[in-house]
Amino acid sequence: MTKPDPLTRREREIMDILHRRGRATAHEVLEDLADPPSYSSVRTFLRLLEERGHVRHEQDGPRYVYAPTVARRQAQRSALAHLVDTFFDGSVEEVVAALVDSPKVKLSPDELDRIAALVAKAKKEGR
Amino acid sequence: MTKPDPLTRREREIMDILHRRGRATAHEVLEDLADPPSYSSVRTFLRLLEERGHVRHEQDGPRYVYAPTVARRQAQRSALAHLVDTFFDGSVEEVVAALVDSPKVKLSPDELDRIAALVAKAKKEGR
DNA sequence: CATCGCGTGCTAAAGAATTAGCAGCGTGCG
DNA sequence: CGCACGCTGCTAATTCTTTAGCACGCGATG
Repeated sequence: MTKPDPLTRREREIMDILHRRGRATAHEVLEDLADPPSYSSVRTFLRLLEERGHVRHEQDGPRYVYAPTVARRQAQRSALAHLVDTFFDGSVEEVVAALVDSPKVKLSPDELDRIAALVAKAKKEGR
Repeated sequence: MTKPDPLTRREREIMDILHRRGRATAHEVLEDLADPPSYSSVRTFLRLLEERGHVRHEQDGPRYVYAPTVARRQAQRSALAHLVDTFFDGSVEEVVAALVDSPKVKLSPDELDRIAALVAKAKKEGR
């Protein structure tokens, strides 16, 4: 296990953007920031995040493209674990309940079918 | 809509604790903090969080008991919305998939049944 | 080939977060 | 009573974030 190395406010914002987009240039990150600082500042953050291992870059022609170092699956899992623990008292069932009757998200019958299939599969596999 | 009023690192930690516990005294918050500062600091945070409307307190005998101002349901929903958007590209289906085959969480057949029932109900209700 | 545009790293100033200390107030108890 | 204890609010110092500026390099273009 690595140490927590907690993220600051801006760092979290930037990491969220990178998770959302998968990969992004400094310019793209800047675009997505709600309350944007200078381009220069964004670059500084990306550099520092990289130094601390949260992010890596690839060179794409003349510029850097940044991406989270943590694999998407893993990031999803730990975010989910934290959410379940913090807001749902550890109950996966309640999370599904909240997802399924959230007024924000509309689920198509198709999607509900696919979700039902996932659950059925999980049961079959004895998890 | 109110403005975001973003939380700092410590503030978020403390809010998470309050969400987890529902309600807590300054001492209890202190206990749960990973890298605890002084008791005095925790009280300061709680006071400031209250001033900004994130938290309210009740007097319980000689001491204050703090709780999030936002209703649990609402907190759950906005946390979920953020998670779905940030890590799952808006796909509820993928969230359920991740929940259901997470290696961390073991789901009993009973729980899976109840989850299946929730999904079925949602479909029936045409959401 | 000079100059301009656009990228990078680094650094230091400004500002915000974080911390702990101090003073006051009420309650219980010897 | 008067002292000790445990709580509160407030304040000021320190530390960490956050910001933008500056210097340099490379490649395209007139």
